[in-house]
Amino acid sequence: MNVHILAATRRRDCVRARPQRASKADPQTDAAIHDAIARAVMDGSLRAGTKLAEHRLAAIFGVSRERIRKVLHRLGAERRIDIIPNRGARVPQPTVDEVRQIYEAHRVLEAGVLLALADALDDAFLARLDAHLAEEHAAAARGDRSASVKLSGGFHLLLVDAIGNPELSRILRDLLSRSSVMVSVYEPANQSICAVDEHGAIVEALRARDVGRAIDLSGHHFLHVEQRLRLDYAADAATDLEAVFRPRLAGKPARATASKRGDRR
Amino acid sequence: MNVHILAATRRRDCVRARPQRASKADPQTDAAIHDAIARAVMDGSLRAGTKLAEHRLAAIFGVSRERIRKVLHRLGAERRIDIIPNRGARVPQPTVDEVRQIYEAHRVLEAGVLLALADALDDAFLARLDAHLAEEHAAAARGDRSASVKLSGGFHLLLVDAIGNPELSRILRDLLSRSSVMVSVYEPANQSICAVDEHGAIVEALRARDVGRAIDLSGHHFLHVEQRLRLDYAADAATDLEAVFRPRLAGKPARATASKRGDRR
DNA sequence: CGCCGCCAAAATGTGCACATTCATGCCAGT
DNA sequence: ACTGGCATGAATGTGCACATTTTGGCGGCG
Repeated sequence: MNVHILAATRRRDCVRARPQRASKADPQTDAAIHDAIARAVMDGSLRAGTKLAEHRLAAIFGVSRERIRKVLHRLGAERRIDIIPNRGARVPQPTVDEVRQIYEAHRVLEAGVLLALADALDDAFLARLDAHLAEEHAAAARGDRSASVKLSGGFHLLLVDAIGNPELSRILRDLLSRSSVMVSVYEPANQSICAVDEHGAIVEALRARDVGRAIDLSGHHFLHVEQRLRLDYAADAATDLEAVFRPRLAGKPARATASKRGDRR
Repeated sequence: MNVHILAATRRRDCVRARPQRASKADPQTDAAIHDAIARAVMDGSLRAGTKLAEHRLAAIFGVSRERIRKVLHRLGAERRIDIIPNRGARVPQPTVDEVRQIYEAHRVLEAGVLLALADALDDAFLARLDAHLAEEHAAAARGDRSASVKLSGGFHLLLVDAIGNPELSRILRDLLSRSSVMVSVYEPANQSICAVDEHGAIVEALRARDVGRAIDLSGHHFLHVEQRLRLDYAADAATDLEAVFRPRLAGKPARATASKRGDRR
């Protein structure tokens, strides 16, 4: 376990930390640190399960430990990292089931959004959707996975933003940002997270003012993602076996093999 | 302004603080303090705009200031109180528009919930809804407003919990708890926040497996609430005028009269 | 007479040092 | 040789003291 933690930590140091920038006397505002860590967690630069030690981060960012502490606790309150009392913070290691719940939640709520969207539909908005689809296509065409993931999320944000309710936008934005974490864990690298065509079909349904179909399509869209997650999980179970038994060798024996990730919170 | 704050603060002291309990050597766990403040904010014991001074709360709860500080920042992250850097924490003073947004969000999202609920509908669940309606009726009959508000929120929680997605439940629970704050500010005391009959109509639609009607009813239900809020606002505008000009007398001139509450965040 | 700028008090923010808790490795006992 | 308890060390949690910012009041100046 020692080895595992050290390896992961060292990886973090070189992937995200940019210590030289941090050690410049730049005061590094709270928000900047918050965003840096949140982004690193979300885009997968930090491996799931990585420990986020306070003094180490403090050294990396060149600020006091209390500062990091505050940020870490805030991230914990936002459910972006896991904090265990007296045991510190870790990059969350979502269960397949948790991931599924996030996607299901998104699916359920987006149905409501689409229903409400019926009133806000106008040509200008449809044109914006078309433009977005074009961008998605372009990114997919040149194989830019990072852009694809981002744009793919942006599509759903575009939908909810059209309602013009900041509160609503914030809720779905949170949901989306949390599901982004999981993409990096469970999604195979060669698949785009949302099929562009499925987005296109939703737009067509909206253009035809057929909200019912749009909802159906959106639902199936999310179900596809969920389903693919489960398949992927089964596919690389062999690889995962190693992760299953690693904790048992070093730490206290895990409570049960089957619940290896289920008893975190 | 001084007078206003002092009055509000004094009121807080006697309404919620229970200083004698706090000064008992009871260590008062973080969660307990968090809940105490959150509840006080939510149920209206604390007047909107009341300042939550750290050292004062520390004295009241009999803990160190840092403890309060942590809790306050957490409450701020949860959007349950407003925190302005270097200016401390205050009980939020929601704009009518913000309240409307919360209700609109709830309305939009609950439509999705009802759609998803179609799959989870069984007789046991309908029976539970009936039982809940009976409770609501009972509370309304004996004029127990506090119980009514609580049960009324519980109805919507019952709906979302039926889907069995904890993540979804958490999101709507948050939304509901935030709208509870506003009830105390804008709702007249003699009206129940959710008409029991409207809840009953939704249940009937569900029983008939007519999800479309249930969504319609739910939508109108929330629209009623929103509408009533606006009427109430217009009704006591005279009282509010005083609040409009008070900040200008004491503090820096407000940026604009119309945005008196809109520029808080 | 009114306005601008300064001063002091109070409240928040921050860093430091100490207390507490948890994990790991060692040693003794069976 | 293995299990159990114990000690040590590292990491987190907490309180205290100081720095910074804001606010309300006051005096001088235009």
